[in-house]
Amino acid sequence: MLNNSHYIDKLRSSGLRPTKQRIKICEILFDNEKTFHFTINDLVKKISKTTNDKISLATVYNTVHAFKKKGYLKEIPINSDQSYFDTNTSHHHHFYDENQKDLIDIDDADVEPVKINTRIPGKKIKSVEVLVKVEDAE
Amino acid sequence: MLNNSHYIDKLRSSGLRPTKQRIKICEILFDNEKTFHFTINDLVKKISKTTNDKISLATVYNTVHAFKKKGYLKEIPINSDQSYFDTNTSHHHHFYDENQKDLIDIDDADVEPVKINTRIPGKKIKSVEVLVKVEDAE
DNA sequence: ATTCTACATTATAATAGTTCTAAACTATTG
DNA sequence: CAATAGTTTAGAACTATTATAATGTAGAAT
Ligand SMILES: [Mn+2]
Ligand SMILES: [Mn+2]
Ligand SMILES: [Zn+2]
Ligand SMILES: [Zn+2]
Repeated sequence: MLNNSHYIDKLRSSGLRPTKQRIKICEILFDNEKTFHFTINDLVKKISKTTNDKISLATVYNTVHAFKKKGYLKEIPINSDQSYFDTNTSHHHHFYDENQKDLIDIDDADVEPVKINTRIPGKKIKSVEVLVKVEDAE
Repeated sequence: MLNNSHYIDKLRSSGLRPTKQRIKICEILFDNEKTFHFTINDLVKKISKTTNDKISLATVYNTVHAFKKKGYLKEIPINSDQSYFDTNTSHHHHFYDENQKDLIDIDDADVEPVKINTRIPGKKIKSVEVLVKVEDAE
């Protein structure tokens, strides 16, 4: 509610009108020390915890998709019933904890460059992402 | 219909009764030179093309899940509305063609061992999978 | 071979995440 | 301020998947 001008500028310069719903979602997603992963359902819960003004589910979906399109969020391909989103938009990798069903970032610097000795003719590489599935060591 | 004994044995030794539905699905999935990727919907279409006996959708789901549980299929984590399955159960990686929305195998031998210089205490690595997103080079 | 039983199939309903609709609302422009 | 294009909203619709519960069947027991 206080230092919103940053988000207002960011939204406006992206061609998105700075509505109070979008600003609120910006605050929840981007006013954090650390980046994090979330589902739409997680976000809906956070919204209802931090404000009395309800934001409709359709708006939450619309906003997340708009932010993804603008490159402020990434969608993470984890085999699951729900989509996972990531506020870390830098190129990085993931651990997936199969017990906790939790995503954990792996910094790009912590993965040695992945060498792939095969190509597809007529196609260029857009990204190379590593998913490390982990489980309890017991 | 001809050389089913192989599948009958395979199913029986897995503790799965060799029903005609399961044998049919084995034929469609495993009587191929090459492995392939498919959705439930793809499989349903193949079934209706190759037989007059209908197999209910619930049975297709049940069978695919049973086969996955037994390790005869892998589920591939691609961000999509539907689950993708893979008849290639060896450890391997994938290209994902974002234009064709198509998965292409990368043999494990074609990827240099991926070195990850970070760990999660109390967790052990279950798998390391590389997803290479590609697009038209133009 | 007949009977028995646990397992499997089926049609259908239910569920859940997501998208669509169309009416009401609002930020921005003129 | 008035006009307009973009946005929000409640709720319906959609779609992949799972659950239900009745019927069918493979394999075992008799
Ligand atoms: Mn699923
Ligand atoms: Mn999706
Ligand atoms: Zn991440
Ligand atoms: Zn594959």
